[in-house]
Amino acid sequence: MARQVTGAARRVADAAEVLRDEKFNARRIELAEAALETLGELGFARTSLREIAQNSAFTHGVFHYYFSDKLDLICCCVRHYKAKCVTRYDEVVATATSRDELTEGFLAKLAATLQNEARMHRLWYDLRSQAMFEAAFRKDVLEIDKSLEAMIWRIASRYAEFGGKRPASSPAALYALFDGLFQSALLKHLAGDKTAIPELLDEVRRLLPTVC
Amino acid sequence: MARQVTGAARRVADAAEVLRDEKFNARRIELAEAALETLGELGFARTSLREIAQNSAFTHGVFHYYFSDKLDLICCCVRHYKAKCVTRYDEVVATATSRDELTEGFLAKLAATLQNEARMHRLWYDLRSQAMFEAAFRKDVLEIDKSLEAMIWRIASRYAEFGGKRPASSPAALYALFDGLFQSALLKHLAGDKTAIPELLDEVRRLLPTVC
DNA sequence: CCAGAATCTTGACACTTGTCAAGAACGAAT
DNA sequence: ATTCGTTCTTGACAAGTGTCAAGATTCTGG
Repeated sequence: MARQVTGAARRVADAAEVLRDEKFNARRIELAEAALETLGELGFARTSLREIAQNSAFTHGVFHYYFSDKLDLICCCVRHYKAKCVTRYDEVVATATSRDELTEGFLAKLAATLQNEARMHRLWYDLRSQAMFEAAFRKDVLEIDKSLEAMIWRIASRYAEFGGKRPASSPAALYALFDGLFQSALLKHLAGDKTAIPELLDEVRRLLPTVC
Repeated sequence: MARQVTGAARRVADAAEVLRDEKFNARRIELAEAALETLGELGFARTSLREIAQNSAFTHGVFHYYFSDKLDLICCCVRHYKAKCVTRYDEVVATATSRDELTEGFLAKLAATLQNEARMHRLWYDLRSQAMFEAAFRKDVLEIDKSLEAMIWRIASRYAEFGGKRPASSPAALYALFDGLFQSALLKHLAGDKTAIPELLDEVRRLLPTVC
């Protein structure tokens, strides 16, 4: 009987702890999201915790309550960013019923991303570069890279499928190609080059039939 | 006569100034080279002028004598880096007498670069990302990117030439592809992945005949 | 309603940063 | 050898950094 009570008490306590953990985690994500704003604006090198706090509704102390240190915060940011990013094109893949539809959907999304989410994406490239110096970032960054590669592969596979074919290159090569093109277009776009986006679209439109 | 003397004096003065300028510039490059050491080790975000000075034979004051500020120094580093980088594969292109020779020369250089100059290359990716935030870097970075694209294009053109063909894609797409692959391999290599280099070589070996 | 835990604020700390200025060391022309 | 301009060293400054801890506030279970 004592054991049962203990068991029940344990269950209640566990449930409470789970709840607390969830709340704690939700807060962490709120904070990470706020941090992403400033990180996207200033980049990793120029972003301090105080700056993050000032551009948000939180005080700088809260960040230390929820994160063990700055790296911990930024790792959380990276992980959270991943979840948003990795499914960006999946709807297009799911709803397209033809090659053309898939192409146009993909291109439209590509243009919109470049136009509206330039800051988040430059942060991604920044952090991926940071991972080359800071080992703490590597695991998450490599994981995200894999997910993005898989995302591109899903698009390419579907595209090839519509033509009754198979993609002509490996997932790694396809991802390298599109990521490289996107990165270059992003830099030009940020530098004020109005032709960056249309040129990227042209290039991708030309490329798709040749690689898939 | 007075005019002649003035003219001669002017010429002498000019010559002296040119000499001083050259010496000044040579010193700047020495300092930039020293700075590149630390930058390659720590990355842009974690590198301070004092750290640079401590890892070199110079005191931190000298850097402020030769550079107006930190950005000026790093811009000079980037420009200097460019000169070294952009001709890396030209000897291979010049001396190869067949497809195979070009392929093997290119792959060997690729592997050696990844192995021995990982630090300089991660710095390049770092600074290219910084250019997405810091306008002061953009001009130089875009220029270097163009030069690298041209370098890849020379390789691909020569390769295609050996086969009596023309490259199948645009310079931009080819550069994006190889740069993307290299970047990914570099990250994996730095993360301790022993298969990164051989996998890159395999991929490139497979890719070359299909794109050129 | 109240005690204790969780959450948050505030201010301080030790340290690092970029920048600058005063003067020392040096080199070359007179 | 002296002088003057160049080059370099040193030390200081203000501003900004991550981190922490003490206390205020809010929430919650009893």
